[in-house]
Amino acid sequence: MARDFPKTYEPQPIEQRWSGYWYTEQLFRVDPKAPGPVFSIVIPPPNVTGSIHIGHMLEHTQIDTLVRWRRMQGYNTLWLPGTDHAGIATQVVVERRLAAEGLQRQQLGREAFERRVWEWKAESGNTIKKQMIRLGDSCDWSRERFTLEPALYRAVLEAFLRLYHEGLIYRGRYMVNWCPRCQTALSDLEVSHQERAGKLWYLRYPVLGSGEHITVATTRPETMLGDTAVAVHPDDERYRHLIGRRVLLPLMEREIPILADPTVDREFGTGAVKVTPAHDPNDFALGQRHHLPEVEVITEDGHMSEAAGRFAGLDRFAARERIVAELRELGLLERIADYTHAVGLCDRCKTVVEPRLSLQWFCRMKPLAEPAIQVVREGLIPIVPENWKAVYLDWMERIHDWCISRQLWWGHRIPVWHCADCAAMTPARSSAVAVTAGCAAAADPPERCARCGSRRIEQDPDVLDTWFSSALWPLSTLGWPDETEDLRTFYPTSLLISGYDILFFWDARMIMFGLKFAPGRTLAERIPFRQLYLHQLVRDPEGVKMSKTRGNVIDPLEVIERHGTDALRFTLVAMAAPGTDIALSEERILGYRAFANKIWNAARFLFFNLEKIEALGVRLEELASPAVRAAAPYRTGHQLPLADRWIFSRLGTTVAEVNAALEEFRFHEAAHAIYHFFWGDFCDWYVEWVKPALIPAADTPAAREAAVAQWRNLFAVFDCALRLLHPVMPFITEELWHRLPQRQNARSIALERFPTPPNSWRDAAAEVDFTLLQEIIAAARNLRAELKLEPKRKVAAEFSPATPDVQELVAANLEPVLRLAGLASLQVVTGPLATTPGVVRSTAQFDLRIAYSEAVDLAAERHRLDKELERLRRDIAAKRQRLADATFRARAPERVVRDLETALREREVEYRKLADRLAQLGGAEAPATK
RNA sequence: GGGCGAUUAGCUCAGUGGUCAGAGCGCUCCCCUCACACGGGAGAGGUCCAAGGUUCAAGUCCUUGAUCGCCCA
Repeated sequence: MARDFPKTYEPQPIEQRWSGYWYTEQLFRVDPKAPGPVFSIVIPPPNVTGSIHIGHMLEHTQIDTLVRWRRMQGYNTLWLPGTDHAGIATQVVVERRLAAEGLQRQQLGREAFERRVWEWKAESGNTIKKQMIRLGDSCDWSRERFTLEPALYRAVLEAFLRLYHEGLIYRGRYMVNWCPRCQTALSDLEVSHQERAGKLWYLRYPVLGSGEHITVATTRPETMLGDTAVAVHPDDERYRHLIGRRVLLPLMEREIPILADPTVDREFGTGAVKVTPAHDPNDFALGQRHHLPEVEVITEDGHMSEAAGRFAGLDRFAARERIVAELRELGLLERIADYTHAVGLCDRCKTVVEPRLSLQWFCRMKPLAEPAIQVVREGLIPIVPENWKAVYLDWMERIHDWCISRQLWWGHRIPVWHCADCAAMTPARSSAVAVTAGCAAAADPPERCARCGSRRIEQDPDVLDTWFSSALWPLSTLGWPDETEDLRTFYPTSLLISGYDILFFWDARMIMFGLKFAPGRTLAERIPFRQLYLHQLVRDPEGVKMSKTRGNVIDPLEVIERHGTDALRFTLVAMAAPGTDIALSEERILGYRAFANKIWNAARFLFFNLEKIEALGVRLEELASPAVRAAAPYRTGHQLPLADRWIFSRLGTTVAEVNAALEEFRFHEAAHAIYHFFWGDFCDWYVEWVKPALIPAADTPAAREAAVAQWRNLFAVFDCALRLLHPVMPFITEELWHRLPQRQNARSIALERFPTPPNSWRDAAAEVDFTLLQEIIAAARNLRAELKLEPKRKVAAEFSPATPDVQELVAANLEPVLRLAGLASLQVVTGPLATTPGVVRSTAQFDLRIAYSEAVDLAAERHRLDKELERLRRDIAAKRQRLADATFRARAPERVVRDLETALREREVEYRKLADRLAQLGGAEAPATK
């Protein structure tokens, strides 16, 4: 046995073996017809060509913990896995690979490029799946989905066409966020704002027909080439006389009007602003109101356009410098001020976003947002932590239309055809999808233009925002638009777990689309999930966000390689207090690797000692078969020993704590309860306590029976503990569980039931008694340490119990108390203990004295007593004051007053004992309290 | 500018108005005791950011301020 039970737990081979087993055995495949309540959850789909990072690891650990727990509780449980095509991200990667070959996608053409992306997906797309399997994610892999596979493509087309026909999708020329590097439009959410130290340039525009100038301030002087007006506030006295006049736009020599608009901020700059409708969202709106022309001076790749005249072809930032220089020469640059302003950056590539006028597709959000507001406001979808509810509602209420088109080739192509003759738009006739050359595409294009009948129609080149398909994920993965059995059984899903960073991107849009498209009649039937839990973000040990550029990323697979998946899982769960991010450090992981090792060694102890009792003819099956375990606890003779009563009671409490904590996503509490139970209660106390009882004291039937009962209880508790631990630490628990004797058909601990301790296990009296014995043992150990006794040296002690009950309790448990306290004997005395030599520990319940004259450091002992007395004195004074307060007695609950009185009495007893002791030792302390 | 969160032991953080405020790690001392040194035992360590207020009672609730972080515009 020693050979396959090494002294130190080695997670790698064991984890490899079980993750492979769970996958190949399809252990988590779910049958919609299976009995029991349903628990279903869809994965937030990772990027298909990506790999697992620590954020996924946290997310998956929390999902998997809940999923395994619910499954063990008897729920018909589905965790549906899958991946997202991640339009921009994936396309960027493939374009970069092409660039290495000296190619651009335009040279390949659309179809060939798409094939290249599919090839890349085939090459790298399994990485993430393999990693998830390695993490132990208990997904139903038979239901794995990908957003671009035909069935999901169809769902996207179906949703698009329905929205299109309802007029909720429209196409128009509007100001969008444009990434000049990715060469595509971005939604508002895909732009992050960064404060930057910039400049404010004050430019002078000559007013026509007068010697005057009007000075405008701008952060982007290069856009002045596209100015089509200057605007001032109508009530601004400084400029009132100029309203209606015209200025000559410098460099362009174009006449533009000075107009009044109430939206102009009089405080900003000079109070007069240049208006560039084609390159600024505010100016665009202003331009619309005043019917201003829109002059585009910046192209889609971030260079100056033909309309910029002689500046055409310059990069936008180079143009800025040239223009400023030329204006300075002309004396039209009044001044430059330092100015901090927010710059919009492309989330994906950090390029400065260019607000740009372009023809895009939009989805109307207001009508979709209304029910989405309702379900959250009314609590139909509770959000945990709750403070996100307000954030969600605020965003929903101020929602803008969503730009859904992307100028990419990788994605769901918009199923609308444009007529070359009359420019009318004709949508696909149905949402049918066909696969040609490996790529899915709309299979039912219109034959002719719906308006003029022309056959010269061509499909829109744009694809849909990836989040459009993600928003349909809970529906599409379960078979929508067909009303499949999966959809009927598993929709609405029970829960969504996602990071709060994608609350708007994904969660909110899923709610809107779910309510819009799901087949149910009521809102409750159509919501995509019944609860939304937003998990923490993982940061580095200093609490800084992890990023590749900072070089502070923790690679979960590397950690797993070194410390094991279970250790990392437990760490993430133990640190996951709702509402705070996680500052992950190696030290912390090491601590929980030690925990795994502890579990391993507890098992090692059990199985090693078993060899001894097996030598007496007892088989493992008699002690630990499933039926035997299920019938615990076992009595010895007529009664259950105190330690067994205690550990079963603690187990019952712990299971209840874990259930309650997981129910409310308080993962850290669940982890701490488990940790404390297994290490603190089970290993440190219970196992140590019962050790001798495991080997029959004599070769008699009674002794043997007692040992068998003890073993059975030990195994029963251990088995429960494994099941309790399994959701968080699936690998080590699976391994150890399989080493217990099992029925023939035992496949996995994951398919066993989570412990359901009966109420009869709860035993408050046992907990009180056991705690007192622990205190006595701790007091003795404390004395031993102070006396610097050699560990092997057993010494005699005197014990003075405060009550006959205490005396009886100790007498009944004398063997373990002596053994664990390192005492040779315990002489019970009534009344005060003898004076010196020796040291004493006292509580209200007992006094314990070790008579040992050597090496007693009286000064140190006096110092300790002094300190202790000081603490007690303060405490007693505070309590007396409280109790002397008539209003306190009158208004506080009776129980609080009573508890305080009891506590005060105990403190007073302790104080008296310590004070007496100090006096005995010749200390100056006289009892100050009577 | 608007909003949210944080501030508790050396570090990272729990803490659900009511006995002496907890954990993990780290630290100090003793011990390689036949499951485990990734271990066992003992211990030290706290003006709960500040100032007001509510309450019989505040780390916890309220107000203001400071510092840090995040989100939205």
